[in-house]
Amino acid sequence: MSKTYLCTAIPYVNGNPHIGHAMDYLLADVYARFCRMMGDEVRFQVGTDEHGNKVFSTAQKNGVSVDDYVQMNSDKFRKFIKQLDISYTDFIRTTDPEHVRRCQEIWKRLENHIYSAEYEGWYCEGCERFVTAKECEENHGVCPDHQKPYQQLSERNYYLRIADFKDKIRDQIEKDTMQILPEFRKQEVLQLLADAPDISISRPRGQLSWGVPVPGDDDQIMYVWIDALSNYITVLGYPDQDISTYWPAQAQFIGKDILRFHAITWPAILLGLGLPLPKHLVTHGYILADGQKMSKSIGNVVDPIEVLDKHGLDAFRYYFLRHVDTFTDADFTWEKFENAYNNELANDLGNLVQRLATLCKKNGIRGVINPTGEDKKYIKLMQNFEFSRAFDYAWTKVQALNKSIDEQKPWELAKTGETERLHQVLEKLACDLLVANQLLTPFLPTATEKIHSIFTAPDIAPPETPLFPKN
RNA sequence: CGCGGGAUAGAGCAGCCUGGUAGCUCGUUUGGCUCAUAACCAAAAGGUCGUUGGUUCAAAUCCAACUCCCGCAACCA
Repeated sequence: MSKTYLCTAIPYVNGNPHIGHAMDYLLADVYARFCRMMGDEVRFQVGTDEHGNKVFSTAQKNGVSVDDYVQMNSDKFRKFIKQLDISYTDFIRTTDPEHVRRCQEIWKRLENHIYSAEYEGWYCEGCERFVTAKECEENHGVCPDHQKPYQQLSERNYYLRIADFKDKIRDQIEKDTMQILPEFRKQEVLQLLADAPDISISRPRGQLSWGVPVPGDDDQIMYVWIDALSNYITVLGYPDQDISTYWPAQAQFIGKDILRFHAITWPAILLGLGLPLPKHLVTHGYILADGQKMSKSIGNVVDPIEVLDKHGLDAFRYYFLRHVDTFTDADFTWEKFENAYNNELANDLGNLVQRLATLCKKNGIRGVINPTGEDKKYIKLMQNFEFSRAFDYAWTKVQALNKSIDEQKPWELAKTGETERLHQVLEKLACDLLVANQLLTPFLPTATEKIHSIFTAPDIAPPETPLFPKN
């Protein structure tokens, strides 16, 4: 039995869970369930990123202690992940003392590749942050939020020398030792890598108080990178424990907005530690609301909880795993969602279960033995992380079953009294349904479990209420 | 001239590498069936395959130019 480790990006806890986070979890979960189906032992990390100024100042604004604030927000994500029925095994918080200590240890081990330098740039006192030269220019040198002119300021930062690792990173990406999916993202990364600068990995304490202190320098706090990225290995116990059973990760699931950090910064850290790179970086796109990017200012943000409440978890997973392409941006509209639920989940699958179970019950078919077998095409699609296509493929099996029932007309066999033939036909159909059901299991864990128990029960009978009721 | 991707039926996509009657899913219309959640099955309508030119007996497919859209372009957790 092989051991598989899967990672998801850890969201920053200064906001509520949104649909983009759900995509990370869903993709990783489908793959996790698939791997378990294939007999792997899966370790599956999720977590929350909890340091940084935004969290600190929001806590203060709301008059709560920062510890309580991050606890509260981390719990929101924990609850969200539960609601999505994500089969994770490890939940990490970057404020976990073990994580903090391990980060400091990792920093020490990277010291050959870390140097100190002055950073100079445009700074806004109100925002307490530097802005890019471009942003400064766009705002004509004045911060729009605070109506104060930006100042030239310099501060001392520690930097991670990316140049030390560029060639190795390039090599591993080109050879797909670390495979970036989809392919066009790989091209983007290779291009970025050519001019990748060293990365600032600390801030003076005065700038950033809520974070992991740099070991050996009390004036500096680690800036996000080493703190957040290293969660993928600290959760396994690095460097206290040997992590080679699980590391390198089979796959890390991320949104396109954070690809560069996972494809350049993270590999640099790993190489600096002498660790192998993750085998796959699976990058999904954005969910658009009716063709537009979701944003608070436009006010078109679709709340995942609202979608969940509408028709339940299976419907949620169905839409975002089948009708949202695994790798590219895709659209969500309520109309499409309703359409998918009513005409595909309810009519194709729900109704199929209903009619076949009814036929079996009327004709006294006993529970079918769960068939075993491998579907090569399906396995290949899943192994290539082409989940929406694999789901499509599995669905063709469902549709074929509806067709097959119509063609074989078991109700006519019942009328003409061809009992033996009738039983054969129905048992074969039930068996085929279980085969299709198996392919759907990673995508629709709840519904497939119900279907499985219906057709393997000693007496097959339709569910009390339809699997996907329509109103 | 930054790099890259794309333009195919109302929507979303495949086909292009290896030219030869244009295909899938959803939606629409009609017919059939009755085991089933007014569900299911079948058939039909709907595209001059972004534009122009070239190569060829033959171009969605190869070549060139053009138009339009989109992704990426360093502190975005």
